[in-house]
Amino acid sequence: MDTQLAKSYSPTESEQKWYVNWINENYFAPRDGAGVYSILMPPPNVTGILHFGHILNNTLQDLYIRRNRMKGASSVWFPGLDHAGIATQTKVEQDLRKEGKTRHDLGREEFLKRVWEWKDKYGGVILKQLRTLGASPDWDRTLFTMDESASNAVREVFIRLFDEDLIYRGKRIVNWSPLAQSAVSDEEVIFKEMKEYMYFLRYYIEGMDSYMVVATARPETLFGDVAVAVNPKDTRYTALIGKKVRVPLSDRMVPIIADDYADPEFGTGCVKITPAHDPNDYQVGLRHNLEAINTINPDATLNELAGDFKGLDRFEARKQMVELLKERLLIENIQDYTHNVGYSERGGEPIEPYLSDQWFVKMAPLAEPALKVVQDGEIKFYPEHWTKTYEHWMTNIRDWCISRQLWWGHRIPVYYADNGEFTAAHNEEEARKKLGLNENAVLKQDEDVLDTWFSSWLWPMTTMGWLADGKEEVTEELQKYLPTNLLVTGPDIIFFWVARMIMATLKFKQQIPFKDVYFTSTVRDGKGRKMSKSLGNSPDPLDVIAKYGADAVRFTMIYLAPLGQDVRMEVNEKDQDVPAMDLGRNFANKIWNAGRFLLMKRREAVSVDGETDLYETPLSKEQMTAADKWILSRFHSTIRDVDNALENYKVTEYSKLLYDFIWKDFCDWYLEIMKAQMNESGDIAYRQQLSRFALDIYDGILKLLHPVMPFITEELWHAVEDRDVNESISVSDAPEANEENIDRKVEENFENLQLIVDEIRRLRSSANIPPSEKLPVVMLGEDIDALNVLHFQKNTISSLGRCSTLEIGGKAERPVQALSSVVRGVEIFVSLAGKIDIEKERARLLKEVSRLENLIGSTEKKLSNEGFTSKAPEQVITAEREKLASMKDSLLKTQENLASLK
RNA sequence: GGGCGAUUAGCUCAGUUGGUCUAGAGCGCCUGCCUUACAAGCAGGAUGUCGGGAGUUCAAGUCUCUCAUCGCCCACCA
Repeated sequence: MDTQLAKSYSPTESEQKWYVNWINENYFAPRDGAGVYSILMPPPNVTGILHFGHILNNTLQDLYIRRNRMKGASSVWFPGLDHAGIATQTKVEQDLRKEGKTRHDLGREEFLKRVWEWKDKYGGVILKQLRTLGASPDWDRTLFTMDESASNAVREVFIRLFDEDLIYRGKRIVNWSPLAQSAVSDEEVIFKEMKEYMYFLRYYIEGMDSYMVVATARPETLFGDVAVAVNPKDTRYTALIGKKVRVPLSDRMVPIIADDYADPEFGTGCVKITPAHDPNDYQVGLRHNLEAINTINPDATLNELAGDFKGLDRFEARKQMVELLKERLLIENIQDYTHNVGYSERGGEPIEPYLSDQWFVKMAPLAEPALKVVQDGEIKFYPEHWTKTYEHWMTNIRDWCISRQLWWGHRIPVYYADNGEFTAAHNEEEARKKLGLNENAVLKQDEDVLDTWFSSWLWPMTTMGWLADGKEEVTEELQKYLPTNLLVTGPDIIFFWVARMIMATLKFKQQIPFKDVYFTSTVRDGKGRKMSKSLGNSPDPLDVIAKYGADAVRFTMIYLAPLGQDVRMEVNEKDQDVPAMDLGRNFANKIWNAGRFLLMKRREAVSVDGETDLYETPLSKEQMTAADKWILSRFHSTIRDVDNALENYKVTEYSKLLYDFIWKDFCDWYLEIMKAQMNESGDIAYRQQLSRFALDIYDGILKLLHPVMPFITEELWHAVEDRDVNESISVSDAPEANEENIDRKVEENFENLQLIVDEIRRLRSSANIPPSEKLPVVMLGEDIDALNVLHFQKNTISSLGRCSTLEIGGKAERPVQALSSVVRGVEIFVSLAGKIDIEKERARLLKEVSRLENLIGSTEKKLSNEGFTSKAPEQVITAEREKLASMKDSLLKTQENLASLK
């Protein structure tokens, strides 16, 4: 036991000390216990850097894993890292560019070597940063999605799905990222509203002098036009169907076709059909057996079919083509046009709809069972309303484009023979067998890699060793920890990841991956903007932790992040500060000082004769004062409420419960009362017992708080008791609510005392009396029992109310020069002989009289309403009547006091 | 276009099944205090037509409808 605590808590030192200790003692590994509990950490990108979203997310996970660890469950938090295909490849390519090289200069193998080197050197910084936050995953289980074990599972899954015809290859219009020169999934496209132009182009009709006007926002694609469509019901154009028109700036003649896709209301009712460059046009093309002419290169420049415009970037080409069209009088009109344009989530450049061969997963068969488990409540979402979003997506699901034209990722295990046949296999040998080829046949493996999420969706299984060698179906971990208990993640990846994990785990393990999903709030700045690097409104959490302490940051985040609501935190951009963190910092300091105080009192109690063994005798019920019973009752009801809040993922409530209990009940009231109780008793044994009693509650407070504030609670847990360094609060037993200690009556009695003390303080304060000046106080009333209770707590009231003398009922007389008030039938007089400001006091009492009169009026009105008295429940009416009686009594007494004021 | 969420004190937000709500907390503001753990503190105080309107009910911040404003998600017509 430390003999003394510093005046305030300094986090940095103790954070480092205890984290090292936790690691050394291996406290994050599961221990045998009652029940199991597990959480999968959403693997951060290997390129990731800690931001406030991570702070919130990981604090939540840590809170739950720590709590369950303390509840005795064998608990594992599975950590890991995502290889993040595009993000990582881009990063390494940027580095290469500084050397004036591209990935093609190095070649695939050499390039991948560079990526791995980069990964070993810079990757996974975020996992180290998580330690600063105090996160307690079982680090020994850290999995990287490109680890051999994960790759084995990915390959096996691909082959199984391929063999089941759930994976297929197809020519489709995909979202093409010209920067990455790869396909991306629908989920990786972000639509932005753009102000552009609608061009009305003239398509001259064959054999006629007239033209059709076709509206388009993308004139640069016109070399790919293969038709002009009109609606079959659109009588304006009926006569033209079947005729041909000339594509502007070219010699090509294309047919006028009838298709419902053309909307007579939109533009001119005529739409150009460019199957290779628009997903809708592609469908029209299929219906009418039209050729798809690709006029754009993978880097979004125009190809040789664009004639003079060949080699120009698509937007430059648009500009130049429009000029030429104007020159040749082929433009009827140009209008402002605001529409949504898809941008690449990663590269930020506009997505190009691009016709190419890609690999897809058939989603419908996988989605059906995945939808059911959520609808049936097997998997619960918090907040619940996300199930609607989930249902909507799952019922309108589209096939998932999983191929990426990148190098960094899991290579698609598909082998092509010379004859164009192909199959998925573990290796060439197996592929030859499957294709029925002889062993000398030359095969070529698919060049593409898989979407990053194709490994992420197996996360619940690969983290537990599933198919680590490509075969192992059942592992100890899978049997023990699947399904996991909780997934904490952002709602932004509900489709990317959450839905797909549910599908994959159901498909391959016939189990749900997790029971509860907690969708975190988005962290925003004071203006409601999402925190982002580019806006400069996202301070480095490590700096903030260094300034306030990890516990303070954790507590503040939890306190501010209600379930289902965004979190707003004022950010001071100038010094990159988050002032809200004061809340947690001040709270930590409060807890620290409460410990300091208790330690001091304990030393005082012990130092009298050094008899420590008396501690072992607990304070008996008979010895307990009303205040002791009250704090014990409050403590146990807080435990109960905390359990409840956490079970329902109301973490904000959890933090508020503890904040209020510790600050208000324990520190403001109980510790102040304890001072009085210690002072008034000369009994050494009693003082030691009382100090023991308070410390026991304090010990429970630390434990309740530990999941959210791990460091300071560990520090204090060791500071206030004689404990071995190797012991840890993180594996101590969580306090349990004992209903026997919860006593509503005791709490109500104490609330009376609080009201009376409050009133004395208020009277003193109204006359600006400093705390150092003690005044005589008299209390009168008719209710003998109530006065007796107060009499019992005379010393406490006297101490808290700073009374020089305190007379309660009996022979006490109403003092003359006094401030007065009435609380629940008890009249309180604070003597202020000679110093009373009669006019001020009169005004105060008059105000009170009118307040009471108003309330009495409205309550009487309510009670005389027959609808109320006949329909409201009995106890509500009784409560109203009691309230009325009490107010009338107060009114009477206040009026008397007013009259006798001289 | 479809869906979801929000709107409560100057700011950030609590407020579970409608009745102890005479609507709370933190920050900020005002007053008095270095009262023997804590000035990162203690005690006290002021501030709200609970977004507007209508309805259900004896009773609405809470339930229903409607309007307004803001935010998010999905889809996307050239």
